[in-house]
Parts: sequence; structure tokens; C-alpha cells
Amino acid sequence: MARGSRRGPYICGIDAGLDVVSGKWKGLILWELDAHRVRRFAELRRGLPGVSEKMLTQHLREMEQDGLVEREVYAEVPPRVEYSLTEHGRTLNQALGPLGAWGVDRIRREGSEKVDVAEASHS
Amino acid sequence: MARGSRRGPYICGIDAGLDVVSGKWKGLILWELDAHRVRRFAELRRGLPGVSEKMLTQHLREMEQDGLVEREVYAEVPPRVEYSLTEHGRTLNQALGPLGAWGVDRIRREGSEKVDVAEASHS
DNA sequence: CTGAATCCAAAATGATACTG
DNA sequence: CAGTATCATTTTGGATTCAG
Repeated sequence: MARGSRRGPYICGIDAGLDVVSGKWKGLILWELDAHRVRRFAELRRGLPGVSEKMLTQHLREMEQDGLVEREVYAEVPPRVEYSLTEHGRTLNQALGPLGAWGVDRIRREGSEKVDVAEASHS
Repeated sequence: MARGSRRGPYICGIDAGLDVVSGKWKGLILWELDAHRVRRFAELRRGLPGVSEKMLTQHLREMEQDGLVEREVYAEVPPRVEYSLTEHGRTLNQALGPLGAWGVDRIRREGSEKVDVAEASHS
């Protein structure tokens, strides 16, 4: 994770919550998986412009460890691996809803960046 | 900021929201300022066990830049500087409420860490 | 296609000493 | 008290290469 990774002992819930979404692409991964329910590795890669394979894999592994993401491997050739949110991951995403709305608001307020403004939650 | 700092263009609001709280101690700073309304530098320092002066100053400056925190300097001796949340900072804190609750839940669920479990929001 | 492994660069954080 | 400055360390992220 990012933030120098505290990984507890946490002083407050916000600290604990932020810890599991620390990482350059985790918010986006959550967003993508919430939007599409299930995504293959390459699809996620396309959904996160600029992410490297290494980081995508690493983040997915961490999120799996944290019980947010489920990884399903199909014994096919060529290989197919599908990622989706666990129930735990879905509740996290809902908990992030207000923050997402706040973020959209902030972007608008300063008008310095444009965003593909769908709603803060599209599930 | 942390996370390799994206600083937009953001793909979604969550991304934008997370960006302003990226930094090892920002969640705690928000928490502290929300709990006490106003805190002096040394008080914040004591509230964030392990933070270095450098990081505290740096984070406070960034949060000030982001319009979350207000800094008031009193021309006294010894010096006194008080920090508090701006209206913008307070709305952010509210948006983080659900995440905080989720975090408390997570801590309890895995029971691996103990936390001074006040409520997720004490404002 | 979905990675793992390795090496490297950049960013964040920490420690310490010093100042008005 | 509330910082600033500097240097060292730790973490993160990116690029590239290789493999089942």
C-alpha cells in the first residue's frame, strides 16, 4: 500500500478505511469492478489508462488479501482470469460513495480538471 | 501528496476524493480537527503518535492548499498557531463518515487490531 | 492472455540539528 | 512554540524481460 502503510494499530476508522484503498489505482479498480461487476485482467488494464501490469497485479493481490476482491481462474487456453468485488468490497464501495460525490463536487468547484462525470455511484 | 500523486485528470470522484487525503497522517489530522474544532501545532503532534514535525507541517500545508484546513497565526510570544477545518474540510469529513464506519467494522471483524473505538463520527 | 521476476527511478517518510 | 533545512531511509511505482 501507499502512505507508508500504517497497517494498524489504527487510531480511528477513517485511518483503517483509508489504509485499504491506499495505492495509486485502488480507487479506480474499485470503481471499475463496481461498474462492470466482473472484469478480466486485460479489461481492467484498459480501464486504468497508464497502469503497468506490475502495479495492477500487485494492487489486485493486496485487495484480494484484504478480502475486497475475488479472483477466479479458468483453466483455459488462452488463460482467463476474472476479478470481481466480494460482498466486503461492495460495502466498501458504498462507504466510498459520499467521498466520490465530494470529489466530483471538488472537481467542479475548481473547474481545473474535467472528469467523465457519471454519478458518484453507478451500481 | 502520496500515492505517486495523480492530481488529476481524474477518472472518477473517488479518485479525486482519495487524492486529497493521501498522506500517512491526513485522515488522523482530519479526525483530530473534527473532534476538537481547533488545535495548536503541539496538540496535533501529541494526537498523532509518531508523526514527525516535518510531516505534520507538510501535511498541514498541503491541506491548507487544498482548502481543507485553516491556519491562524497569533503574533505572540511564545508563538501560537491554531489549525481548524474550513467548511470545505468539514464536508469532506462528513463524506468520510461512512468510510470511517466501514473501517471500524473491518477492525472489529478481523479483531487483529484494537482501536479507541469512539464512533465513526464524533462531530 | 496473465502474469512473475528483476532492476531502476521517483516519491514519501523519518531523523536530526538549527532558528526566530 | 512552531517551525525550517538537510540528509538518510523506506516505499512505491515504472520499464523491461521472460514464462506457462
